[in-house]
Amino acid sequence: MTDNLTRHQRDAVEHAEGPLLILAGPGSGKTRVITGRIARLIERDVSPAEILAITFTNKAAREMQSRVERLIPGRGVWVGTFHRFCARLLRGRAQAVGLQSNFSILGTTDQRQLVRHLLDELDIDAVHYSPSRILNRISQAKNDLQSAEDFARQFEESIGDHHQAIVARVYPAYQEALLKSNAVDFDDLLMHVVTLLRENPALRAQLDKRFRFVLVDEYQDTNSAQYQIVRALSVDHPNVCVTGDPDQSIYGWRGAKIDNILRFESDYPQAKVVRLEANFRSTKSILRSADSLIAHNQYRKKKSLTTDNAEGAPVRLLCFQDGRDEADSIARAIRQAHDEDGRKWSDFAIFFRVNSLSRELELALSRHRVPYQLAQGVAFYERAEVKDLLAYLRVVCNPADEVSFRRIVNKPTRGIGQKTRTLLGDWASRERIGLLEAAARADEVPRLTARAVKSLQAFARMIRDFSLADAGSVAALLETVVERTRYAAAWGDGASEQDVQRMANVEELLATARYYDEAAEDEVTLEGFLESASLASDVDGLDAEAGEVTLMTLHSAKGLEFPVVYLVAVEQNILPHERSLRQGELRELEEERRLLFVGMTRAEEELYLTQTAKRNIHGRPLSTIPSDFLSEMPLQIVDDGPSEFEEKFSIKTPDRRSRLDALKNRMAATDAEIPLLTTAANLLSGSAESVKLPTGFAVGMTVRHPRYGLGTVTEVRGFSKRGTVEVSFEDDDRVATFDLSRCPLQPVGTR
DNA sequence: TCTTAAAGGGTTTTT
DNA sequence: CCCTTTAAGA
Repeated sequence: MTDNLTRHQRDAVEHAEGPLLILAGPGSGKTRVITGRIARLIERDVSPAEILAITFTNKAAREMQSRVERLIPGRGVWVGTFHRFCARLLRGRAQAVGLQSNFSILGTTDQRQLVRHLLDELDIDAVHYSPSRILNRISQAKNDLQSAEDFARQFEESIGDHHQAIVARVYPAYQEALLKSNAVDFDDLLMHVVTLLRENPALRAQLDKRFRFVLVDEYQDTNSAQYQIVRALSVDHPNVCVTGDPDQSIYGWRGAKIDNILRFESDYPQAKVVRLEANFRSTKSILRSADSLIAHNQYRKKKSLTTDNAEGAPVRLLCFQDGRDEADSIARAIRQAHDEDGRKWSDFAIFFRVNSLSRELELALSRHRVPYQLAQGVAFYERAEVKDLLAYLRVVCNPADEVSFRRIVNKPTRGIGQKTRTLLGDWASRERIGLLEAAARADEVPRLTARAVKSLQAFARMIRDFSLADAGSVAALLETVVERTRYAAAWGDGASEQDVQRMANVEELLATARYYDEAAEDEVTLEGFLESASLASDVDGLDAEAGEVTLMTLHSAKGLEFPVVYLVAVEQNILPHERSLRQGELRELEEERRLLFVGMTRAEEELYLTQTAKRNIHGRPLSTIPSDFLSEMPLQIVDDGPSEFEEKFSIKTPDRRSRLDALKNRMAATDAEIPLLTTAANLLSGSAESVKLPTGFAVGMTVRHPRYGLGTVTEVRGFSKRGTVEVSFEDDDRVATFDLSRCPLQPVGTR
């Protein structure tokens, strides 16, 4: 099996004991090396149970598992993500961190819901302090292993800003609520395990021994918590093998520390280092462009990528008029390559920086009848109907789960409104019991209406019945839930397109449950099913054999490869993303560059970057600026667009301003053609629409707002439909800002 | 209490 | 553009 391996690859495969660092450039056969190494270890009589292999996604785990299986059949090696590993470990040791083994795993929606609820209780304005932003900060803290107490203490000791003050209050409350609900979020999975290992030396030693061989893929994307876990499992038996490529670190925003891989050699001084720099994937052209791009990063260890592959076609930059033109042309080109050159659909992938860019592409592919799959497994589990049904299962599995309880107690509606819920919640916390038990004893709750009491008790009874029905088959339980709750009843039978879609989602969830029942055989557990649902990732659902074009974000593309790759919207503010440009932080900009590098190096034979002259951002057309990255690599520019575009692209920075100004003037001229005030004819036609066009505001103008009354325009920013107007109203000193494109403001009296 | 409509606000990337 | 929150009406 060590045949057709290079010398370096063989070195890595044959390395037996002791720490090993594999610095693997893109397409260097890394996965082969890891699987080969696992197989080799087993050949050398290492028990499969002693090997722990950690991958970045479930999909990668499945693939590695099947490759190992092929090399050495019939030996189960545990392969999975950090999160899955931690969940599994925690199930057995939950009490040690104050949980029970049937804990729930909260997704982002659940987290937001919980924080919203907490803000309510803490009497903090959720509009000004958005739950997502608070959660972002909490997640950041957790990634750096900073507990709620640590955070609050640190805030006390230093000068924090407003937002931090809020987080310092919410974080502890959030953590307490999770504990009470017997629930964890994604970050907790890791953090609890770190705590566990830190506080139980005996357990740590036991696990270190149990997992004598640890392999971690994509090590450049591990965060502090993951780093601690790996370290803790490699003290007495430092047979830790990590693989990665600093140039492919793209999760800094999620707390990943590129330093983890850079300091491996000082962490394990006896470490053996293997460099895999030969590329077996891409053509010389593709590699040259990618290499030239990444060389612009300053924070970087130099590395040379080489390949014996053919020269291949140059990397092309395709220029289009707008997003629609771009999508249409790509779809047409793919169809043509399929029909005329005998390409398979699955040879193609289209990558984008942000998910919102996928819509246009999907439409175009459908128009050209090109089959495609979109990497969005997560989106399925985020659908309201799917979340609702899963929430039922979660309450059955973990009756303490109050987030799920709140979600479903009135879904479908059963007359349990806000008032009832507040009364119930207050009473429950006074009595120190859970919401579900409180519901069962609703008759004891003061001031509830008879109707509410009846509904709550019926609900509690129903959940109890479900618990009894939880016997061996998740699918059967789920069916019971759908029936008993009459969940789908409200949709009728296919009244609207949306209803059909929802029904299909419920069906799909049922199918997933049946599949789980079968796959898990005698190990069917409700928490097992729920865990899979919670930890599913967006690329998990992709099937390389599906015979479809693959659409995904650049982040999801990591670790994959395709013969032909289209990388769309290589434009300033998209790639690099505007957020990375705002602070002017070099680190963030370099991560964007790595992101493009990752995307480019997925391509085997043909690589196309695209950009457009205009692009719709939030539904409004904006003219674009070519990405700075484009000037950092050799490219063949293909521009079939109209001359206006050519002109634009060839224009360099000094002219950009005047161009923008010219555009501004044009748009302003268009505005002038629309009457400032409504004409009598428009009024007669009676449509609100004609009155609605709010254009041409000027500072000092008096306007009327349907709710706030009369006011004066104090400032106008931007122009045309994408500007804003600031109005100060006469009553109660209110100052408000409106979008020019749709606001209920009407000019009064003046012109 | 529920349904509907309109206002307002916010948007990277994901386990 | 899409999502959520809020207000009004049933």
